Amino acid sequence: MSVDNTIFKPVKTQRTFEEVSSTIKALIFDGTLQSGDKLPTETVLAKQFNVGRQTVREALRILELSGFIIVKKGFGGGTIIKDSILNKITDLIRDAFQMEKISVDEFILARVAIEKAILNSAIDNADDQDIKALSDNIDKANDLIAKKKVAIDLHFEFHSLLANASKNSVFVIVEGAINAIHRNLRSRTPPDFKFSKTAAQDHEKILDALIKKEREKAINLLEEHIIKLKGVY
Amino acid sequence: MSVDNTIFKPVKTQRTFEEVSSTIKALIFDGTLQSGDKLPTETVLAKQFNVGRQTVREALRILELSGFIIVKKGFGGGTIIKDSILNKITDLIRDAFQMEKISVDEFILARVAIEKAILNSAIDNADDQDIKALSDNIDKANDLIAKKKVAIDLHFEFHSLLANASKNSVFVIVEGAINAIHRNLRSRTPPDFKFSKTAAQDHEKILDALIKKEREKAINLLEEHIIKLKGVY
DNA sequence: TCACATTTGTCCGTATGTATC
DNA sequence: AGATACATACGGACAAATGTG
Repeated sequence: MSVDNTIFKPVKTQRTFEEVSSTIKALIFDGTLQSGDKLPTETVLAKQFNVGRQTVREALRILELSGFIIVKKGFGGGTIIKDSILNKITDLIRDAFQMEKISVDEFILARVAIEKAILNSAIDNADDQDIKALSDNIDKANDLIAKKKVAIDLHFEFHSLLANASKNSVFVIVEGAINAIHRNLRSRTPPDFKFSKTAAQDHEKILDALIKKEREKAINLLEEHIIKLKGVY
Repeated sequence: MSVDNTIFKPVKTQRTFEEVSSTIKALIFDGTLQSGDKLPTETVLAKQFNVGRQTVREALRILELSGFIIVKKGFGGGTIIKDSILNKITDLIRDAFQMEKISVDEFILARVAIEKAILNSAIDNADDQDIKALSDNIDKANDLIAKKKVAIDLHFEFHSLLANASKNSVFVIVEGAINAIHRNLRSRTPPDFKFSKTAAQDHEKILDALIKKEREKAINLLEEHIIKLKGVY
C-alpha cells in the first residue's frame, strides 16, 4: 500500500540565498521595509539569518539586480532600500535586444500599436498638469532646435509624458520598456538635426489634437510619426 | 587652470564580479559561447580569471538572474548557457506591478488595449501551427469542462498562444507580463466553473473569427471577453 | 592633511549537500 | 549502493573604499 507521493513536497528546493532574498523581498512588498531604510550590515544579517556572509552576499546580489536595493561601500555605506525595478527591466530588455530577439520592424509595429492605445487613454485622462508638462517639453525642444541643436532626449520624454497622462501604471511600465528599446536603437545612429526638427513639429501637432480631443486625428498623427522612424534605421 | 575632469575615467568603477559577468556575457553576445555550452567549474573559472571562487559565484548569480545561464547541482551538473531572458523580464515586471499596486480597473483597461493590438497582429501572421496550437488548447479546455473541471491554466495559455501567433517578440514579452499579473490577480479568487466554461466558449468564438480573418468581429469578441473579468474580481 | 573607524569587496580553506553514473 | 564531481555553504582573514574628526 502506498500513498500519492506528490503530497510530500521536498523539504528544501530553494537554495539558502534564495530564501534570504525572498524573505527580504517579502518585507519590502508588505511595507515593513520602505524606500530609504537601511538594512543591517552583511555580518549582522548573516547572524540574524543564521547563515554565512557569502550566502547573504549572494542574496543581496539578487536583490540588487532585481532593483530593490543599492549597495554602497565604505564608511556610512551599506544596503539601502531603493526601487529601481524599471531600470533593471530596461537593462534586461537591452540584453534581449542584444541577443537579436527583437527586429526593428517588429519593434516599430508593436510600438505603433501600444502607443496608439496609450494616446487613446491619454486623451481621456490628461489633466492640466499633464498638458503643461507636454507643452513645456515641446517648448524646450523648440528652444534647442532654434539653437541648431538636437533634442533627442526631450523627444523620448514626450512619449513618457504621454504615458503618464494616461494615468495608467501598466501603460507607464510598458512605455518605459518600449522607450528603453527605442533608445537602444537610436544610439546606433548619429543624431540627425533635421529629424529632430520634424519630431518636434510632429509632437506639437499631436499635442494640439490631444488638447482639442480630436481623437482620430491625434492617433493618426502619432502613427505617422512613429512610422517615419523606419527610414532612420 | 583646470581641465574637464570628465576625461579622466575612474580606473576601476566596476566590482570584480561585475567584470567577470560582463566578460562572460560578452562571449555569449558575440557567439563564442552558445546555448548548450557548458562553462568550466567555479574553481576552474576562478583560476582562469585569477579571482576567488566567491567572486565567480556572485558573477554567476548575476548571469543566472539575467537569464543567460542555468546552474545545476550534483554530478554532471555545472553551469550551462541557456537563454531565458524573456522569462526574467516577466519576473521583474511582476515585481514592478506588485510594487506599484496596480488597480484591477487600470489593469483590465490596459490589457484590453494591448491584447486587441496583439490579436490584430495575430490575424495577419498566424500560421497553421499557431492555429493548431490554439485549437488544441480549446479542445483540452473543453475536455476538462466536460468533466466538470475548471481549465484556468489553459485559458491563460490561450492568450499566450495568441501572442506567439503575432510573431512579434515585443508582444510576447508584454503579454507575458500581462499574463503574470493576471495570474496574480486570479489567484486571489476561487476557481469558478461557470466562468471557466464561458471563457472556453469565448475563446472558441475568437479563434473562429481569427481563422476566418473577421478582424472586427474577433477584436470585439476579445474586448467583451476581457471586460467580463471585471465582474470576477 | 592625516589617521581612523566602518562597511563592502575579495580570497582561501574546508565541509556538506546533491544528482548522476 | 557507493563512488564521483559538482554546486552550496560556513568561517576567518585581509584589502579597498569612504566618510569623520
